[in-house]
Amino acid sequence: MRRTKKERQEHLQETIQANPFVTDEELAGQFHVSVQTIRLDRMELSIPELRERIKYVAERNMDDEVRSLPIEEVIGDIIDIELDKSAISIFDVKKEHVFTRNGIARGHHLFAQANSLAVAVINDEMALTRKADIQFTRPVREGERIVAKAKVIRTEKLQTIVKVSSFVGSELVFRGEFSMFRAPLPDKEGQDETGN
Amino acid sequence: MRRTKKERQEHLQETIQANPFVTDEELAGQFHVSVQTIRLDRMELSIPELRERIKYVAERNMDDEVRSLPIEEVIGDIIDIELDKSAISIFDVKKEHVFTRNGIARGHHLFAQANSLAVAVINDEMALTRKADIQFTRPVREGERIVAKAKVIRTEKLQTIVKVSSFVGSELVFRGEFSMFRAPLPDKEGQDETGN
DNA sequence: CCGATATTAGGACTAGGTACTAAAGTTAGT
DNA sequence: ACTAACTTTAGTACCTAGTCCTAATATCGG
Repeated sequence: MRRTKKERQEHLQETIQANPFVTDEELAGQFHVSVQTIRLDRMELSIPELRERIKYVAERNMDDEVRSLPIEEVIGDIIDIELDKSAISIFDVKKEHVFTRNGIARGHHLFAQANSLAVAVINDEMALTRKADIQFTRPVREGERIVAKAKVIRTEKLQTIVKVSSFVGSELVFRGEFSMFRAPLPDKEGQDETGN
Repeated sequence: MRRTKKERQEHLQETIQANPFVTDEELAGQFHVSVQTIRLDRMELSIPELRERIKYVAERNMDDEVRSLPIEEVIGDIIDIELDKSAISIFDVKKEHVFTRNGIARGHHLFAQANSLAVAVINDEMALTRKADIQFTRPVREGERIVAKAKVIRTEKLQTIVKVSSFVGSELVFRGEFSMFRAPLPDKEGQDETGN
């Protein structure tokens, strides 16, 4: 049996923190006091009622949802390109590209920039990534500008090897070797009669 | 003025989707119908009441909180996770994920799903991708659902190897081995003195 | 015009509260 | 031991955002 009011209130705070979905009635049961006592406690601790708590949690979630998805169509701006030879793009790391926890850019954005560039440099109707071997050599932070440089290493029948190096200033932050599948014309062997 | 019931219900669905925090009364005002009509509509469309909707959103958020890294930064929906062991996520390929040219999903989306999953599965404050070795084994098309399965292979001091395999149905479409750098967050002299 | 469908109105009830008053129970101080 | 202060419990009225149900109108198509 919990004894003092203070102890109970501390415990209450923790309990609600851990599980905001608990009703006063449930809490009253747990602490062997009346619901009124729980309510007084909540007031003294300025803990809002169940519905407000839930709403608060939900609202935080909604904020995040808005900025969760987008990897834009074109990742980075291509500033120079010589088809089947080389290409350069830049990409500015903004708030939406980094982990909120530590401000470090999420890897897939660096990958996306590099991969997009590898696709763009190929002078064919179709270019698909088959394989990639990549390394993140230094974390990139919000506000930094990444310059990606792609270089076509060699081309075989249906395959092209592209190397991409990304820099922030003079520092290498990412390096990747992409094996791209290329095809002159989309010979649609698959039916599209489904409409989509 | 909206005319048919059907139109109104479609609009209703979208409205609630966009903002789950709206009450029947507000909706009735917006659509120039009575609250009862809104309630009938909700029933026909099996849209739960405001509080249930909020709760649902909040619960999704709580699930996230349990994990070390916030889920909103994950590409795809995590449907199962066992920290430091394995995780599964799904990702539906939509129009915005494919090349308009050929309807094939852009590689970086598959990468993003897999990489996110590799990050999520790691039970530490910080997880960064250091290296990845990936293969795209089959093109993925619009409308297909990708199921990514991550498996933690081994953990060393500061490094964890995660293998991710992505499937459409039973077909392997992507495979990757991620070398993740992990670390407990650089200190945070947290002040939780919320006494006021 | 009739019948079906759609809309509106109203009442009874619910959960999970707030706000308030009032009565007890408990504890401390002298 | 006795009073004052604090703490807990009880009970009432009221609130929101609904559910569930019945019944009365409106509107539309054949």
